[in-house]
Amino acid sequence: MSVPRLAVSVDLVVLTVREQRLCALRWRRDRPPYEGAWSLPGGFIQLDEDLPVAASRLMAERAGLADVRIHLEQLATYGYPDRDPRQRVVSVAYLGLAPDLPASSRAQVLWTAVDDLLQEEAAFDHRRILCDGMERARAKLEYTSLAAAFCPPEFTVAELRRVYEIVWGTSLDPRNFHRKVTGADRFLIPTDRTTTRDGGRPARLYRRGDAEQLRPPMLRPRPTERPN
Amino acid sequence: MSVPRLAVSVDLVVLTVREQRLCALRWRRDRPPYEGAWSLPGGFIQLDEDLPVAASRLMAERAGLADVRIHLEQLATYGYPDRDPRQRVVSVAYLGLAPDLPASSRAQVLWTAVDDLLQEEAAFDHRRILCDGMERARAKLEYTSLAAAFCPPEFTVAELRRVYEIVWGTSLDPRNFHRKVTGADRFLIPTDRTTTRDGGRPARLYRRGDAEQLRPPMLRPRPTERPN
DNA sequence: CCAAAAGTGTTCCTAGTACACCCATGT
DNA sequence: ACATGGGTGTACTAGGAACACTTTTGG
Repeated sequence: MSVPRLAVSVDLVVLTVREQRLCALRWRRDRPPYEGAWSLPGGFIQLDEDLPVAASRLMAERAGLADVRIHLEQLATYGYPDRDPRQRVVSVAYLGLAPDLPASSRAQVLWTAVDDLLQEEAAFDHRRILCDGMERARAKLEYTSLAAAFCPPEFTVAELRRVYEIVWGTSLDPRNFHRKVTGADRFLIPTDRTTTRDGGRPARLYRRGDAEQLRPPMLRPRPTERPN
Repeated sequence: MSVPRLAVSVDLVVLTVREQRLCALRWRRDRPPYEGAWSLPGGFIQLDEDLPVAASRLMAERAGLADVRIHLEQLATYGYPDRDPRQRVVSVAYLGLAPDLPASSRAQVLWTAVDDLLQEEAAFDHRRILCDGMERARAKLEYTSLAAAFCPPEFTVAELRRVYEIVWGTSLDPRNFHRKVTGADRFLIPTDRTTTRDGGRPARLYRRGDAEQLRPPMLRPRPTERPN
């Protein structure tokens, strides 16, 4: 029995928060198929390369984010036969969460607000992959300390709260949020510095702690189920 | 630039609860590599086949579970270069949750308690995949209604509780558990039948409701963090 | 009658929600 | 002085934990 062989790619959903919006890295397609549409940055894996290694390499080569500490995790694998019109490609998607970084050095990739991106035509099934990545990020904010991956090394509680509010599209009570995150064990490490970059009374700066889980979880306000 | 092509397989972590233990389907390897070790049932995908379709096909062909309603979801993808000594294989693992079924018709596959399986030598990285599948199942019991996937069509609250206890390896208060699951919206649909198969006072039989999420979640008792 | 398991009531306590209020800075 | 955002206190409430107690069967 012969074993079919096919191309395996890695596609990257890279999210950040900038200018009060949730943004993703888009790749500008300048040749068919889907010329003019956007796609996710990605590429084919090499024969001697592990999947996370390929994701890191492509993060540098295609997303222009070399030497940057970014949270990277596997998202899901997409493989229905016609997803690429040229050939059968199975794609392993990775999710990356980044702080607000300068735009990439490559002209072909740029940060775009996901709301805008979803209005435009997407190449392949990349709209679906982007949506899955956003949903994963939203869900993980609830029960992990991943929100800090969107922040610079030192940040205030209010900046962290804005991450939650923007990613979830909700508003949170600043006072209860403050109590919750400063009370969570090993989530935030206080520094002795403060900042007034957001105006008002100086806010204490924190660094990310080593807790991975957030227990009890941060509850995302649900759209109240139809009361009827 | 040439695109490397490689073999893509689907491996199945199929879990059930039988005889008070968490069991998985094992494949008995009767030829190298890893002759004598166990592996997960699986096989290569076809060129014209979507991933979930391949998983269903292999569930029938290799796991011997055709025509059975089983919850199937994608688990993760494993692809480091030397995981199969014969050739480079990227494997997409699927997680299946089944009620207590008769043993497969194939002699090569059989249910084995996961505790025993983890004592034996595993082929490839299948021990790791099995562990990832168990962890996914444990986590999903917390916030979804998936536990019912381990039960027959009609079941009692105590049977459902035993699923939680066996999968989590903890014990739960029967009274609080009863209130929690019968109170959860659309989780359980009461029938008008009862059973005494577990002894004692007759227990009402329930069918699975259409709720997917369990809110608020069922809390898994955590090993109390070292009190030091 | 007794054992066993189902199911209910009640008490206590943790933690989420809402919001009044005070604090420390820039202008 | 006052606007702005940082941070604390507090009352209310939902829901988890623990467990006494009643119910309904089989033996």
